[in-house]
Amino acid sequence: MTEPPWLSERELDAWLAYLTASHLLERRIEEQLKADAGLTHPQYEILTRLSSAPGQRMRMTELARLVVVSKSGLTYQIGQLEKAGLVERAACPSDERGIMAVLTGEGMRCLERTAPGHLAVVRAFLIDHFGPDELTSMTRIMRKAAAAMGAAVPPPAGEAGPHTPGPRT
Amino acid sequence: MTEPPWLSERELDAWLAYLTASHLLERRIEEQLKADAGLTHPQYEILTRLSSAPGQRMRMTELARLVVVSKSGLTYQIGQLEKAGLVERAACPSDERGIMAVLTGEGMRCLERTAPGHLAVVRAFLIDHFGPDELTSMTRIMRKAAAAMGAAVPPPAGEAGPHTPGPRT
DNA sequence: TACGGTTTGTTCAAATTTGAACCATGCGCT
DNA sequence: AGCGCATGGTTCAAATTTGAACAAACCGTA
Repeated sequence: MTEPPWLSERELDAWLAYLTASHLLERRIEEQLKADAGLTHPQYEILTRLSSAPGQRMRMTELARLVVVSKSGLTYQIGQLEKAGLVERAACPSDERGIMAVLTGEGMRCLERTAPGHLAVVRAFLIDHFGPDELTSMTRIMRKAAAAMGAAVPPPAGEAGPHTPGPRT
Repeated sequence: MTEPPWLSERELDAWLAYLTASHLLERRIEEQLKADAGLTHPQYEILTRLSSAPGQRMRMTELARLVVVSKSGLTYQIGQLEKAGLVERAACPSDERGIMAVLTGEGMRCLERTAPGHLAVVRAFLIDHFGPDELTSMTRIMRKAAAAMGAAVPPPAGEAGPHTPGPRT
């Protein structure tokens, strides 16, 4: 850390631009999801994470880590999604304490119906502003940043490392 | 829009990396501010915006736009900050309806005391992962994105365009 | 097998956020 | 001046989020 603890003007500009854009994007996303599917963004994130998990199911704690939400927060949202019929709770075979959150058929259909509109927003307001190289840079940078903050983010593709027990296979 | 409405795998990777990193960063920031200053991130943002406004004061609505928070949300937070003695409300000279949120001396000192720790987090977990060119790209991209979403973001320096009626004069 | 330390998920209270409803004031036009 | 509509802030109820406290189940070791 030879850098000063504060930020240069260029860095501050970058940070402020990021901050504003991310807030605005979150708003747009929230608005679109609410209008088109009656979902909140956290709920949508839960559904997508489940949809790409083996068996469309995942342990509560692991899911909370992926979505970056508190345990109690996830308990609440899974309750909501259960009421909506998009998710079910199932016992965990290997661990008596564990609960699996399982995406229902209806949940999957809801996701298929909702994803295009959602991704269109993400594309229009964020992704389309990146050139190809910039997109690559950003992916790499954000992965590094996430890793530095202790994310459960599997590396790009092939790689050794401590590697998570991940749902490979 | 010749692009498909959905995202390619590369784009999706970028989006997921961004999403995870931004969530984690928000967490870290919230944690640091709470521990070191008893502030939430929105509160800190309000203080900084006020500190760099002429007269350390700003109209409620304008402030809400900058911080990207609802009007009622701002009313609430200004109330909290007022209780803490960091902000005061003052009448608006030019508009009888208007309220100016004003940063107090104590508020300014709180900010000076808190900023280094906060910016250190921003630097360590986000900014330091960018190279110089990448930082520039990101600033440009995020400004474009924010503008596309209707931000109150003044362009880099001199520039014409439709230009906001801004608080000039 | 019994014991201590972990991990899991839920419950609970408290804080925060949002949008709708609501007055009060400003502003353009007649 | 008088009207009609847009703006500025607050109030209110409802939804969401978090951390702390808890009970149950796991695990390694004696």
